[in-house]
Amino acid sequence: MTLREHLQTLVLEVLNRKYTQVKSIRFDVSKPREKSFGDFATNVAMVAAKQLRIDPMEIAEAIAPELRSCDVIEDASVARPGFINITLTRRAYLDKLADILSTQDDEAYGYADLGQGKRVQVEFVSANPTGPLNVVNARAAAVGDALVRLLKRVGYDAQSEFYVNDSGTQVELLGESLKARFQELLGRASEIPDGGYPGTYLIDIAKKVIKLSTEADALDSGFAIASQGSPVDFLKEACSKTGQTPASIQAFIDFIATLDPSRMCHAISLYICHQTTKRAGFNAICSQLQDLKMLITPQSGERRAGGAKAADVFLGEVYDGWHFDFSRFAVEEIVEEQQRSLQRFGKRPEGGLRFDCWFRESSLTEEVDKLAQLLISDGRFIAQKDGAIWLRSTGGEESEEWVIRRSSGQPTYFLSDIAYHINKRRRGYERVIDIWGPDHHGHVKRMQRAMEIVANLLPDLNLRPDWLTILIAQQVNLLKDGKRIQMSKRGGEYVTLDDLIREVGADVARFFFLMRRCNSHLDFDIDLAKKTSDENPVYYVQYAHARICSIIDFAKKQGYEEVPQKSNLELLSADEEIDLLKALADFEDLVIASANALEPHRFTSYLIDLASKFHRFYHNHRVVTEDPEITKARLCLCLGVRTVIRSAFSIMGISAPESM
RNA sequence: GCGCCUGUAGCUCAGCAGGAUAGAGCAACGGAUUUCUAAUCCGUCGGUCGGGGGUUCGAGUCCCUCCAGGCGCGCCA
Repeated sequence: MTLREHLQTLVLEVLNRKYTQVKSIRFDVSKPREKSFGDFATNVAMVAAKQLRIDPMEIAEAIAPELRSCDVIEDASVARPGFINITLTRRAYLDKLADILSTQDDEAYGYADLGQGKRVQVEFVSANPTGPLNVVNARAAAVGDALVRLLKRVGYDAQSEFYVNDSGTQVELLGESLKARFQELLGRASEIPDGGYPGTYLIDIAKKVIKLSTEADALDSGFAIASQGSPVDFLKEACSKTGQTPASIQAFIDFIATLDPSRMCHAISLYICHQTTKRAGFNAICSQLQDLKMLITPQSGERRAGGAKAADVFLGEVYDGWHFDFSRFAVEEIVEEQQRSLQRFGKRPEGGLRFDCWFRESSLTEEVDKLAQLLISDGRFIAQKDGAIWLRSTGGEESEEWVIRRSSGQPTYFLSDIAYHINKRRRGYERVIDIWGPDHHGHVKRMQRAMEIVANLLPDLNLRPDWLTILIAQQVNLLKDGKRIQMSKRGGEYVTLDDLIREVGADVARFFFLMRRCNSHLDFDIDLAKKTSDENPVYYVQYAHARICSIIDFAKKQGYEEVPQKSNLELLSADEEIDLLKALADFEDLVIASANALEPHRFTSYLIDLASKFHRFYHNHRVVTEDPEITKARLCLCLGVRTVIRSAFSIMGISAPESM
């Protein structure tokens, strides 16, 4: 139990004892701004005064003496207009330190069972698979990852998810753009389509396609020689070497068998080529055979042109209907690149920021159709107009409508987003938190409305009104030399997550993103972030940690144990020591409060404050002294600070270096 | 025009389901270390919490209104 919770129960007990008529009551036990008022203050008397119709001062005067007799409380005094100020005994804080020291795993300290194992999902970043991650994505990544870690810390079964918008117009345009880059590399005339993606990163991906086609040509001829008989037999034989033939491969073999023999080699070699660039070994190839259907779209009746190059096949110029799926290839490449970037953005020893699930929009098509049919047959929440289908909100005088199916019959993004959230619920999440970018903030309301409608439409989902929480990760302005860096997605020029990590490092970037509430606009001063000086709060905190490690090292060399046994903590009595003890005791409350508010940014100011208190302590007192008892006690204090810093950093996904 | 976010010290921001005399960091100026990490510490300067009204014992915090800045408003995603 945290100190605050403990006091809360004590106060409530006393109140109920003194005033039995008090029913349920919500009061605060908080830290007063003014230090001289004491450690905690409660407004219980003023809140109860309303219910009881008694002067709050009178209530406070009645409660205070009772509180004074509790063993953790040193003093409880009354102040106008009815506050009770509480000072705790030093013992209470020393016990808390002992508590901290007894935790086995520093990175797990501060655990609270708020969530009771409830399944919660945090979906964040969810950048379109059309280019590298940018700085807003980076911000969402920092906040979302911290949120997941925080929720786990308070007992939720929290999962992270990245939604990949891998269908629709933009993905087609992406494919067109890649195709244009490919043609460009072949030395042919080409043009990036309107609304396409002119970023240079597609050139690199196009080079991979070139490589694929070159390898396919090589394989193709070799393959044709190796399989004097039927390529299908060859494939079967190859598969049999792996032991068994899974259904997906059987399906593929069946599919290949339907092709004109002249196309088989081509198809298989293109496929193998594609797979080997992605994964090593034949087993992996076999397990992924099904993908070929998406890579190469067959149509019957054509004959292979003599001496056709794979590049021509890719472009659909040889067999009508056969072509390389530029869209899908681009999406997969970009998604992998995004995964690599995120990995670099993670905490070093843990091997990066990994999402528990990468969910593809394209996997939802059936559910989207079903949802549309259900809405239509139900009829209560839709309107048909101009040949399109609109979702209509039930709320109030102002009815709102949003298109969910275009007159072309195509579902809109909104509809699949609704289906997506239904899918999340069906996967058993009891709560879902979405972190969206600034460009989506206009859609928060309609999504919430849609959820109300879904709750009505599908009562079996048992959707509670607060099931979905949407947070907005606001815009990020990058500053360099005091000036704003202009970013243009249209021109394909913008600062990426990778740039950011390269410039300032993952720890610094994360800390800066977590310094502010996620819904406030953020000025990111790159020059400041790069400075390895006292202007940079990240190093300030990390330095405190490194200092402690260094002290402990030194103490060990003097013959002290890492965790001193039988130390007399009572010796900690200097102002700086007491300040530190109190700050340490706040941590558990901070974890709970920031988890409840979904505000991981609170840790940054706490850490800066804790580090500051530690540095002051360090400056005024030696830890390792001639007196072994004082030394042991102070070592314990240092260890407590180290544990809390490590714990906080682990929630933030920032590393705690042992030396700097 | 409609909607969302933001407005707190010269700058960047905290201010934790309204609580007491509004806090940090940076910048500016002045000091401290024969010591376990000077990436440190101490001090000074700095505020009509965008303006106005309301709710109440009490408002930076809640409500209304106005002003300023940013963003979003397609049968795009």
